[in-house]
Amino acid sequence: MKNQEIARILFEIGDMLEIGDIPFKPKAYQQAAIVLDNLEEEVEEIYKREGIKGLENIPAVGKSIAEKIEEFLKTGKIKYYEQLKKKSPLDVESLNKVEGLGPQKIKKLYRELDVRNLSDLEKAAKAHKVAPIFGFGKKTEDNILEAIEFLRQSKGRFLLRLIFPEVQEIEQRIKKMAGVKKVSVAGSTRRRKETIGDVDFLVAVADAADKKAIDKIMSAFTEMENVVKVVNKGETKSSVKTKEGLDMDLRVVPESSFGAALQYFTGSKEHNVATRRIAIKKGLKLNEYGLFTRAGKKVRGETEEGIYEYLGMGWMPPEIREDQGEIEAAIKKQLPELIEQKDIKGDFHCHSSWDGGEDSLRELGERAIEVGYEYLGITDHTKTLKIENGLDEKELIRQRKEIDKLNKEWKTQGKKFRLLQGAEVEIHKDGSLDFKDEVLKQLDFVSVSVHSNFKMGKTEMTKRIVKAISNPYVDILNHPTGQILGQRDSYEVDMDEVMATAKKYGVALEINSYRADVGSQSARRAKEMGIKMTISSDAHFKKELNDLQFGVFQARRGWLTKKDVINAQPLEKLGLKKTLSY
DNA sequence: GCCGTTTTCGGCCCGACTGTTTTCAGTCG
Repeated sequence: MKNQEIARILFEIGDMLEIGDIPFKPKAYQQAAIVLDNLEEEVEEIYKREGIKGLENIPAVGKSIAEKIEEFLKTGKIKYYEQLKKKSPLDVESLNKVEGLGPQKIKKLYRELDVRNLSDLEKAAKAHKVAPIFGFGKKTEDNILEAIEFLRQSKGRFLLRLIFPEVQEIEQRIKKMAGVKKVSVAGSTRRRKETIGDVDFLVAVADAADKKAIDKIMSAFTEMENVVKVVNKGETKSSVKTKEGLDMDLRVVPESSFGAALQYFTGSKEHNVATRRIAIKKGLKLNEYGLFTRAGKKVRGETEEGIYEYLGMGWMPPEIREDQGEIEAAIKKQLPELIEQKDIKGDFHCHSSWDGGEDSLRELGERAIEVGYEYLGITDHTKTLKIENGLDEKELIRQRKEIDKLNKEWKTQGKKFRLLQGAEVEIHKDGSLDFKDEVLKQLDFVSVSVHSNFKMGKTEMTKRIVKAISNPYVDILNHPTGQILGQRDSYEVDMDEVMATAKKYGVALEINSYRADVGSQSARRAKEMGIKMTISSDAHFKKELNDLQFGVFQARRGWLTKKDVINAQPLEKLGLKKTLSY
């Protein structure tokens, strides 16, 4: 958790330097902050393992910033930051969040009106002291008040899982508008990030000179029923806020530049900077209109594929465009063939009505058959987890009978499908499991989870999990970090040690579609260590089986291929402790 | 302050939109 804390400080240092009109340094600090904020591994771990050299190896972190990180890890503060803060009493962090306010305006407000924080700003704007300032005006003053109000209400980033259906619906709606030739969502939504800040739509029109047609598209967009505010509306770009507080942009481009625009607006920013550098090295210029020679002749632009190929790379899936080695891999033609939804042959984590889930074993099985699965692992909770109606040994035996009966029925119908009996076995505080080995070995597979005593300290928690997955019957460690993205933080645990143990005992780690608790970089690290993963829905309703797609997105962002994922294998070749068949 | 098969010094992404100062600075992505 220290990464985010340090990132915040570095960001603020950057902001303060920017207000001080210091050139280039602000960018350096902000760049380092972004990298740190998105770093999967804790800098503390890196520092422990590799010392200050390890810190300097983090992209955008050099000698000076590494020293500041070290200082923070050792003392809990950064002197340079404290000094800057003393000099400038501004709450830059909050002021910067006000849309429309940047360093220059913040500085001016401070000098003219002694505005130091949000509440000063609100008072000044309400007293109409802002509008008369040179360079401001009535409109700016109103916008500031509105932005402050919005800040108060908005909740920050949005979970992809929650807004994805709406995004797809809007995309379809735009597609049907007159004059629209192509449409795609771009930005972090297209990269399938687990959380997104805003949504960008991109539209190619048949005739870019037809201003009337474009205006119609723009109006249809800004007049959608869930729009509460039109932030701006122009000939090529419109921005709106939805009632959920989500920012959405629509950009219109000519068809001949659609690929360039899509590439540009898909990002990530880091990926684009790196891509553009490659273009520059080749004597080219890349912008959202296309790829140009120095003389200004356009050489590519209609498709993303064309641009990447001209730059000597193959097209690459948006999910990996993070400047995390994908460009180098693409140049060497060594990009992995990422796993796809259609590769998924089953699911190893779902709950039935036996433990209080909504749907019966039959309903779950039938839905699984419907979506084309070859197997479905039922993992009801176990006895200690009383709040979830955990099953005891006797109930497990009765459930096995029902499962056998259903499997027999499907077999006689000629269906190539099998319901597997697993369990989401509780890991006790001391690392022992909720069932004895004699019970575990009756199950088709065993997955284990931590659901209690989250705040036990890192060493103890690590020992607890290590002990649990050292059990010879355990196949899968569910939601390894305990995080529920957007709801609950992870518990303290040494993932390196957990991974090493998983590797040693052949235990798979779960990518939990609902929780999104294993970040892409952890998934990638696990893959590199040769640890197998499962992608599961953790469905409590049969309709949630579909949510497994979000786990596939996470796996793709972690560079996983079909062969890294257990539930992309046929039943006979799962590679679990027990060999299964139909 | 960071970074480097052009460089350990000298660069650092680029264009649209808004509001306001009527020709452009500031902000954003």
